[in-house]
Amino acid sequence: MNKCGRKKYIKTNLRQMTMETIESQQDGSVTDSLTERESANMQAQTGQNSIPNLAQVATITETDESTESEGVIDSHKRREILSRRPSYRKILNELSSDVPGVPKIEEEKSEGEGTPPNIATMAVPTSIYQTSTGQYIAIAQGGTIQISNPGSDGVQGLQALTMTNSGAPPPGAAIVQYAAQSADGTQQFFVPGSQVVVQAATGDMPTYQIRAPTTALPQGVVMAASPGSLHSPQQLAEEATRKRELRLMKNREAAKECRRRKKEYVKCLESRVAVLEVQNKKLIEELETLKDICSPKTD
DNA sequence: CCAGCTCGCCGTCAGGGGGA
DNA sequence: TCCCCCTGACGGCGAGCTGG
Repeated sequence: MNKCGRKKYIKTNLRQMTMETIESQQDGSVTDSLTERESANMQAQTGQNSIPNLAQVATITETDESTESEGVIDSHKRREILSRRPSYRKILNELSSDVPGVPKIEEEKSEGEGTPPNIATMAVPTSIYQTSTGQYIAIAQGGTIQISNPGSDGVQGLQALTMTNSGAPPPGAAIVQYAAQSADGTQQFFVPGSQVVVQAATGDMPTYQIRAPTTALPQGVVMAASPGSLHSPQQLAEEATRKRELRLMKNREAAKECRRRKKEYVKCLESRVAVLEVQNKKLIEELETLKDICSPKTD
């Protein structure tokens, strides 16, 4: 097994273990008896319990060679199992409703620190970028781009830039002209007021800058094109490219958010395991005590 | 010092679920 | 039915660790 395959194998086993944990919790009455005090313990024990952490679990799983031969299941079957699994948000929220004290995953995570206040007053954006000139660009759900100046207050500092493929623009929104690629290898959104939002075409992080346009209008710019007015193959190709870029960017953000939720979910599960282990130990001790009481010694 | 390994993170793709 | 979101899977990359 190569390096990556080995890594995926470990992950898959971890995932199966996690699912077993969930199932055992969901059908067990022990879960229902979790009290608020124990939930508080759960919080307190996070990160300092005696159970192996994920890395240790991974090591244990990895060294179990017999599991490797038995654990290779049909990919289709596995995929069916995986596809039936609800989202982390749902699972954790269900757990939270069962157990007071377990934090819920918020429906829409606010950007929190670093978010310019004048953008925070708007609809929750998907991504926020700061330009080299200190301006903020918020890319909201639905592809709407908002630009704000740090000095301006509130909504007044925002310009709503509606992507030309996102249907009818809201009232008052400015139509942005879009160029798929300029001469310097960047993507540009033309903003009213003789400004250009430039997206770099390369690099790990998408970068945006507000520039004065180098030329009046580069070739390939669609002048306030409505969705139905794209005709030439070049325009269609540009539209497809832009849609793809947008989709990739959204998916990138979604993946980040998904991983964040997954981490939170795993932490929650680890805490739960710790609490249940303690509870289990207590019950075993109680059982032993009761046995001693109920079975008098014969000699 | 270096190769090999492990781990964590990221971007992308594929496919299912759910709402409009 | 379409579109968007969510998430598992996969491959790549860099950092840290370890044995030779």
